[in-house]
Amino acid sequence: MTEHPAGGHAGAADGHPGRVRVRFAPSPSGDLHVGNIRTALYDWAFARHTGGTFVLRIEDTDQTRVTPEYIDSALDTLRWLGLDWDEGPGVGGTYGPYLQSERLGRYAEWAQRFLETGHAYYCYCTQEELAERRAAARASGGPSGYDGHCRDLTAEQVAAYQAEGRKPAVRFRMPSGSTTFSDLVLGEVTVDNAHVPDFVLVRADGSPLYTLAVAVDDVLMKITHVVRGQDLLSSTPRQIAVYRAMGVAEDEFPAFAHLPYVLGKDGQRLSKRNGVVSVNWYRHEGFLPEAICNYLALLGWSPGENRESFTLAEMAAEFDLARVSKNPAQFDAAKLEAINGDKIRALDRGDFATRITPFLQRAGLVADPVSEEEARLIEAGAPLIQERISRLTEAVGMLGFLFTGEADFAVDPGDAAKVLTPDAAPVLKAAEAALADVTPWKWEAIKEALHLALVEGLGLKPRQAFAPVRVAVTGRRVSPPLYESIELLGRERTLARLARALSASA
RNA sequence: GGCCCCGUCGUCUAGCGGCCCAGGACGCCGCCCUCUCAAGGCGGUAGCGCCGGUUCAAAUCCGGUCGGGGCUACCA
Repeated sequence: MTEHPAGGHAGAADGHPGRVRVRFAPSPSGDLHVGNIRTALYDWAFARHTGGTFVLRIEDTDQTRVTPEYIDSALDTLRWLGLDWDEGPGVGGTYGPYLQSERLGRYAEWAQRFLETGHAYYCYCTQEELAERRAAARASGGPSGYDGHCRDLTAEQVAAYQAEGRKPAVRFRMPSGSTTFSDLVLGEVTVDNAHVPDFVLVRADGSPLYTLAVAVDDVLMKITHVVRGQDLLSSTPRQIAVYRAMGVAEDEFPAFAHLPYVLGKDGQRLSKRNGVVSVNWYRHEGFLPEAICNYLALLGWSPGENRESFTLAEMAAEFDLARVSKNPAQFDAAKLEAINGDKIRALDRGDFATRITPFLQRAGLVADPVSEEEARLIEAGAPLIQERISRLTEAVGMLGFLFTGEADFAVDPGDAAKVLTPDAAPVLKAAEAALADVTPWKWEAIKEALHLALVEGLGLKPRQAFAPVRVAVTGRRVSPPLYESIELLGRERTLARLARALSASA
């Protein structure tokens, strides 16, 4: 595997002569979900693979749903994942601004031109009237889109509506015929325009809609490839119609690639109800960005040859839209977690220690910034748990015993009830005696002493012998390896905990 | 209802006419290792939706059918 994220196949994918320009254009009305990120990842990988430009544009024309907080959060999430953009919020670029809310004038201008050229018309229908006619059309079995009511209003009709005080929306006049485009993932797609109703470009309040803004911006920003979710497939004929109305030459149209859906656990569309979909949630839960990217990459794309593990750079080097699946994929959190465990184990020791530190801090186990002693314990404890956890948050439970003072230390009640029974008293007593004068205080010597006292001395099976000691010292039945844990804890604290457990179990 | 897209193990996928009585991964089950839990090793479970057609030969091509999803908004 080569390490060249940028491949230099500029424009090769489908005959576009110029440099590739791909955009990711989210409309952040909440946390970015795994489906959004999968799209962003493919957009990014395609741009990097072709040596093109990755443009980030925020589609915030619906300001009731998209807030500045969500936008900031989206940018933060993308940065965290390592999906860097070449043009967009924060980095600028020659085709900005990159927030649609700052480009309103351009949309208004084009809407006005469409009105003048007859590509668009004013529609005075009210929402109630539309809903009523839609229901009627559907009941009679016909297409349920806009019926063209205001397409060819007479001057008198317009005057009458205006006299009523109606505020018109601007509607696009969809031409007859059909629209065919070659989708880089799906192949050739043809749609009869009769099934594409005249759509609204500008709301009655003057604000532009997606259908107008997306087409205008893709043209103005010189986008060559529109790689997006399949939910937008049916809007493609409309988008193409707007290009034509704008006077864009056919061979200047961007190429389209519609990615298959990412579905929830139940095979239904992603939502809060069928599994956790917020990428920020996974981040908070201790998932690595490299694991999220690797897993999401696999949802609809595969490098072939049974390879499943790769870095972002490797993905960029190999990514190819032709290998993108047409099938929808179900999001499987269990596999994500398995990959997360792999990525955690692949981290080098120092990196792993660095990554778990914020989680220990958040749990209040260590200070921020960490003290010298805490840093020493983290560094020494990290290797003990690195291959035992699949989420960084698990470090809290595994290493908590090291960072808890003797006054606050408490054994898990459930584990205590199961293990620290009266039967355990002799074991704890023997362990206490054996550890009292072990030298040196190293895990090898500790191991030897405990074996001598418990396995040979008391004739216990290792399993039975070490369970009470483990619970007494670490507070849980599941812990890092015992001898190493004891060494790290130190003689004084270990003996104190054994004594305390002894008095509790007696 | 109309239109569009899709259909290989439970899930993600490899496969693009013979290499496939279908390979990998996650999950699940068993065994080994073992101070717990993991990790690791070994083995197992399970699939080409269905019906026709083309072909010497089909998971791979074609048609139909059934099933799933999406769109049908003054959301994106």
